[in-house]
Formats: sequence, C-alpha cells, structure tokens
Amino acid sequence: MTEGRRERADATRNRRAILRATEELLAGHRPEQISMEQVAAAAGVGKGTVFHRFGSRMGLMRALMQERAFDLEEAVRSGPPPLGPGAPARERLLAFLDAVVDVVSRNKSLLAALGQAVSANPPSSDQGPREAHPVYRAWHEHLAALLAEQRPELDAELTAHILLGALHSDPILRLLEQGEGERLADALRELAVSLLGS
Amino acid sequence: MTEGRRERADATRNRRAILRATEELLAGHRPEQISMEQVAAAAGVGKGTVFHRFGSRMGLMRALMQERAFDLEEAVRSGPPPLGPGAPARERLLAFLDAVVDVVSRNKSLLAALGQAVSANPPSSDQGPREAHPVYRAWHEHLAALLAEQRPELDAELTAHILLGALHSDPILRLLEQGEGERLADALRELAVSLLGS
DNA sequence: ACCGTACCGGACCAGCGGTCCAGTTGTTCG
DNA sequence: CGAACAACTGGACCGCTGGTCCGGTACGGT
Repeated sequence: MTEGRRERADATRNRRAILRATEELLAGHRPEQISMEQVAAAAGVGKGTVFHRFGSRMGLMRALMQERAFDLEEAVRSGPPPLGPGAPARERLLAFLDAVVDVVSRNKSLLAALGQAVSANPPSSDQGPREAHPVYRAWHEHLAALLAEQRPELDAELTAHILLGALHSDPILRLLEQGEGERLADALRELAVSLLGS
Repeated sequence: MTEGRRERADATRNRRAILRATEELLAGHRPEQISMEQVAAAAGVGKGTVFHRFGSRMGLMRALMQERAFDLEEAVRSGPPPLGPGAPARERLLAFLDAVVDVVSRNKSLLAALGQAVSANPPSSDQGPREAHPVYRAWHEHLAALLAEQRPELDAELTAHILLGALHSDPILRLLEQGEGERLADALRELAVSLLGS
C-alpha cells in the first residue's frame, strides 16, 4: 500500500482482478466452499499469485473486508455529524451502530467467511499473538471510546465486544440474509438506548 | 440414544473413547488443527468408526457440546430456583445468563471449534435448511421466553440472539481464556439489567 | 535497447475430510 | 448351545485443498 517502491502495473491489475473475482464468487457460492484455486482461476491468474499477494485465504478475506469498510472509517474519522466528530457521544454511538449494521449486512458472506475476527498468523508460528483484523479493531476502539465517554462506570471495552460480537454470530447473519437488517438495527438501538439511559 | 434397538456394548465403549479422546485433544491443541484422523488414533479406533458414529467433524463437536450442556438443561427444566422454574422471570434470566457464561467458559475451545452455531447438513445436500445445534436452540428459546415475559414490547427473539451471539465471538472467547469470566458475567448482567429496567 | 529485479503461475506436495466394503463381533432366537 | 443375522469396525482409498517453490516473464528505470 503506502510503501517506498511503487507497485508494478501488472501487480496492481492482478490484485484488483483477484479481489473482484473473490467478490463475485462470494456473491454466488457459500463462502466456506470457495477454494483459492477457484479464486485464482476466476481472476485469470495462477494460484501462486494469489498466495504471493495475500499470503493465505484469511489474508484475502481480510484485504477485501478492509476495502469494504474503508468508507465507514473515513466517515467516522472526518465525516459530518452525527457519524463524524462534532455530535454528542450518544448520537454518534447510535449513528455508528446503524452504520455498522449497514456495512455488515452488505457483507454478510464476507463476514461469515472471516469466521470470527481473527488470526492471520504467519503461516507456521504456532502460538502467535492472534491479532484481530484491523477493521474489527477500529470498530471496537471507536465504540468503546464512545461508551466510556457516555457512561464511564461501565466496562466499556467488554461491552463493546459484546455489542460487536453479536454481529458475527451465525443466526444473526442468517437473519440479515433474509433482509431483516432494519429489525436488527432496531433491536440493537433499543439495547444501546437502555444501556445509555435517557 | 433413545432408539428402539439397544446400542451394542462395543459401540458404546468406542463412542465414549472417541468423546474422551476429543476432549483431551481439545485441551491440548488449537481446535482448528485437530483432524479426525488424530481423534481416531487417540481413541484407538479406525477413522471409519469415528465417521460412522458422528457423521462429520461437526457432528462430533455437536455431540460433545450436547453432553457438556446437559447439566444446565436439566437445571433449567426442573432444578431449583432461581435457575429452575419458580422464581420470577427477572431472577431466572439473570441466573441463566450467569450459568451460560459458566458453561461457555468451561468449554471455550469447544465453542471455538464449533465455529459458529450451525450446520450439520447431511453430507451432500447443498442448500440444507442449516439448523443450529440443539444446545444453541435450547438456550435461545429459554432466553427469548424469559425476555418476552419480562418486557413484552421488546423484540425478544432477536435480542436473545444478540445476547447469546456475543458469547461466540472470538475476542470474548479470548478473554475467557485469560480467566476473565467473572468480568464477562458482570458486563452481561449489567446489560441485562438495564435492558429489563429496575 | 538493455538489464536487474519484482512479479507471475502452474507443477508439486503433504495432509485433510469423507467413503467404502470386507471382515469381525455382539446379540438374539430356535 | 449353536447358528444366522445385523450392526459395528477399521484401514485402504479418493478427490481435493491450502500452501510452497522456482524457472521463466515482462515491467520500469536509465
């Protein structure tokens, strides 16, 4: 990405092709049965290339997710209120929850493919520190900060994990697939409101 | 289980051996890198036997989970209050959450292995209905009923999914691994309390 | 035009989940 | 008690996967 050497033209082309192909496959097939070979074939590149660029299946999914979440991150960091800075914490939190539900529901299969939120351990290091993927990290950080600001006596970190964790659960992903996104947003908002008090 | 024909003695012996072996492996290794062959070897049976009894990796995990959750199910159905019937819904709900956290924290690796909550599709039916595993079903049902009783205006079903879903998320499982079970229980209780009102 | 090098891609590998079926063992019934 | 019948067993086997490797390719600077 932001490295010293510029990326070669064909590398860029292939990276894009791979991401696009993955999106397409993800749209049509259940994520757990998409193989790297399929991705490579669909992108019109060799398998080696896919691994060269993304390291592993998880790396691929991670990259894709990061791309998908980019807009939201921008909006939160420097967009207009209530999502961006400027609005009171309470408003920002509710707006953020809605936005996250939206992103998640537009990327259910991707989320499902990521399984949970974890682990792109360098291939063979066994007990790696298991860092969560950056998107989750960012979401959690933001949410926890807002929670702490509004209700300092809460265990903000943990509560944020609970709120976000819910979005990764399979039954909820299933609901999202059936277009119940609005319902989910409502329930979450309800929960947040009663948590934050009036 | 409760079938017409009685189970043969050697079958019982082997089923137990397989479950035990799985437990042991689960205790030592990361769940995603336990192979069925390993399980079979550790149990001292052939691979075919494992598949014969449990159908698939997921089937195995499911069976194990069911066994582990059995006590809680009993306690809820016919144990003493506040967990069992007899106490007011509010008390039962809080007690149940604590109990679930307890079960989950004593079975993190198993939960992680189950991935999310789903799918033991008969081997090759592609778009099967994807039923969740019975333990999750039972928990969800109970929780939703209690919620509905206490706060009928809520979307109890969905809220129950959110509460339970949180327990499956990877960051939370990670916390549990570090012995923060008490903290999680507190946060969840806090959440439930503000949801239920005074 | 030329050269160093980052990048490509497909042959290759070990290991996996899952299937299969011939042989074995428990159970039941005359 | 023996014989006939299932049910159970287990390891050889299969197709396929994620991941590695390295000779060849084509890009970009000069």
